[in-house]
Amino acid sequence: MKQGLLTDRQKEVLRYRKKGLTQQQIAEIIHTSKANVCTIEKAALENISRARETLEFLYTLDAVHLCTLQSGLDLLKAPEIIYTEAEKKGLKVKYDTISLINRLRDANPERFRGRQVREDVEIYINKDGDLYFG
Amino acid sequence: MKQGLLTDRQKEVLRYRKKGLTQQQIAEIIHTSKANVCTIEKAALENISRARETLEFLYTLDAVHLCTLQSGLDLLKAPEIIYTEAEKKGLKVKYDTISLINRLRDANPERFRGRQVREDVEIYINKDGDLYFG
DNA sequence: GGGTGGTTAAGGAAAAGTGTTTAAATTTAC
DNA sequence: GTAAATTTAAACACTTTTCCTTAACCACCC
Repeated sequence: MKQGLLTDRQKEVLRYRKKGLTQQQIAEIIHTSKANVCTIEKAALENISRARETLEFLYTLDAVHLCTLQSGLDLLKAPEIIYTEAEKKGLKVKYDTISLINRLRDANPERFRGRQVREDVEIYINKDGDLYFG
Repeated sequence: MKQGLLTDRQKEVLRYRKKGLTQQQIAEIIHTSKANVCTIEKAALENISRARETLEFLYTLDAVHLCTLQSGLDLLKAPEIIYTEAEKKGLKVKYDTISLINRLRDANPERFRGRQVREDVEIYINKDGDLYFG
């Protein structure tokens, strides 16, 4: 039974990086190429992101489905849709228009291109008005 | 590039479970055996544990190595060793004797058998006196 | 005993992840 | 502008994970 997402190699690299070593220096220490150190470090950071996203998901379990932003939608029209749907459920969204748009884009950058939604985004809301995307 | 540790199947099961469905009911809905639902749920919970452990590791990056509890050591002797080493570094451990022992055992149950350390445990400490184990 | 909910083990096929190299491209720092 | 540092891509062998089935097992409760 594994513990943690990071491999020994990945932890090793992160520790050396924390100490301020360059990838080249680490490569020499662990006897491999600097390109490989780069790949390992990148994989490590990706794993950390995935760990965060996984725990994020747990919050969506306490949330209910609010609506779907359909592919092609103008991002600027999203807030009104969301506010309307939240009101129907008697819930108050925690974010104003600006921060709502920012949160949408920050949460899933690859899902938007400019002002346009690239693929369907499911919106969830909990009792506190927090929004989650799936 | 995947997001999150949980597969679609795992999320699906967790959502149904959150709603209070039994494994048997879920099995019928997603057209598989209840044994399989059990396995998927178990894997999901394991992944969530791994996500937590991964983020735990990040804290150890801000911590420095304090000492090693060697295999065979009596668990009750650990606090004194740890307090002594922390004092050498001018750091105050955040836990009293009792909670320190509990924290040691809770963090890595499989590493202890009764009062005995089964395999070496590395102890790390940060500026706040928080302890981490690796 | 029979029903319900949950867990475990063995085995298999498909999918995903890891470490690696090589080579090229890009960014950062002086 | 040059050198160093970092990033990316493609390909490979290898290991692990995932989902699935079947079958058995445990702990209740009536």
